[in-house]
Amino acid sequence: MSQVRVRFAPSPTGFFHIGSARTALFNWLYARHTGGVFILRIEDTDKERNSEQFLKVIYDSLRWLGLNWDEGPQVGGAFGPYRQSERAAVYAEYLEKLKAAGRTYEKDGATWFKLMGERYEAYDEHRKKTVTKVKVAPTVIEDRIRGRVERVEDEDFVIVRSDGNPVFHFVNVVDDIAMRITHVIRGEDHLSNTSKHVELFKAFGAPVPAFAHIPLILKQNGPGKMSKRDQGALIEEYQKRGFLAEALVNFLCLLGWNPKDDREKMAIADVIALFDLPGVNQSNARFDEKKLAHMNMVYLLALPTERFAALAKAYFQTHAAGAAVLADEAYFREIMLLAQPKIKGMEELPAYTAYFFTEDFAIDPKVKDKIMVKGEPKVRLGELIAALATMEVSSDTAIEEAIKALATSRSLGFGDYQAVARLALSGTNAGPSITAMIRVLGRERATARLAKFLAGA
RNA sequence: GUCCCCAUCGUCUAGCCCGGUCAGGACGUCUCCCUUUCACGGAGAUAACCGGGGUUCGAAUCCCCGUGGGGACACCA
Repeated sequence: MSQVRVRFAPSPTGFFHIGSARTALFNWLYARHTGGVFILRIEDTDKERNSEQFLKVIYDSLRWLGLNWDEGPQVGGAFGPYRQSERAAVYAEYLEKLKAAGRTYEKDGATWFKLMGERYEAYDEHRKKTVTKVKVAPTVIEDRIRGRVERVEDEDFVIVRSDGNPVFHFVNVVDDIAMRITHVIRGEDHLSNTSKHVELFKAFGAPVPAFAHIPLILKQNGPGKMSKRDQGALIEEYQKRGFLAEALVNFLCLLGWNPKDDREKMAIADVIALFDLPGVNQSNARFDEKKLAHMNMVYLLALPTERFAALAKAYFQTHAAGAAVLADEAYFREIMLLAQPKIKGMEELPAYTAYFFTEDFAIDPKVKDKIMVKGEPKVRLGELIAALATMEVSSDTAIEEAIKALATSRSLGFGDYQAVARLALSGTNAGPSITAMIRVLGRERATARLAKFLAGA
């Protein structure tokens, strides 16, 4: 069989959303699995609604996700141009073929595609008007995911608007023919358009590609499919929020497809090896941000520390707080290493590490109330300050030994110092070990924080 | 309204095609363990075959009908 050629054909009329990303991903996976060609085609025939800004978002998002295209804008290819707005000549040529075959007619200034069959009038309940229908045999769609689907396509439809611009159904099919597309993998919302498309392929005398309609992603709360306005719908959003692209891609792979065993975290190469169209689910899937967050954490934990530090740096740079935090690179790196095993996502980073970068951090009043009533926290603090003056602070173990020795000398445990020291050092009750905090903060700053807290308590 | 698609824990899903499993995994939630806080991790608990009819010795699995969910019905894509 000849080489597989698939295309992702977004239209730049809004931000790039998660359903589109998954459609792109499944096309890409299928191309990579079969050694085929993944084509990016921009469907920008609606001049009113398209924008260059959205086009850039599509390119950026695909690149971020790692979905490189073999043919398309910016990379070229033998079947270009790949933006429909630049393909007017191709459409004119194909329109002539259809006209020559007697499959078109003009009405109200527009060009219509003519179905073959006996015509009759019928009242349409939905559109509240009488329409002309055609007696036709059902169109058969052989879908690689759903099997055989039959649908009656019994009304002529517009292929070129009265303003001269060709419409989606027409250009979509023409380009699929011209670009030698072998498999059309797209959302299920297109399934009922497919009968129109099949009739067009047949009218052109062109081979009908294989279709594969993938299920839709439903919004996590409330009815309906996920739309661009829904929370968590935009790819760009995840990028901004510091999600790992690998994690998002892995999550998306599992929304509607699975390896048939218990694996969830999978290298993309393994997904490529296993991915196939019949393995795609037929039912819609509800988007679950908690599962995505978990996947992101799993990837974050597995990240080499240097890569994590680099990503953390990039995150701070794009989120205002930047300059002050990044002033001392080595210091910043130390803190990121402490934070990596503790956080679920990059978004938690600024709040989680804030007290390392300022002496002006807030003391959580609730935590304070809890800690200051147990034992003799002030006495413990005084002892710790004294011990800090002479203890070795170059390593976590040295600090731990010193505090343990102090505790033993008072017949106490490490824990008797831990909570109050943490509160004084960070203002909270959650975070890295206090030994690491003291080491990174250094003797002077640690001592100063303990003393300041003691004075205020 | 018409047409099309779909239906297993709250969610993502395995199992269905080729009927016989305590209906498996993961997220979430809860409990316990680990522990120097918080996380991570470990152990456990929770929870599902939409309903009704068939077919069959036997149905989550095959068939039909309901119901429910989703999608499409533009000179948008």
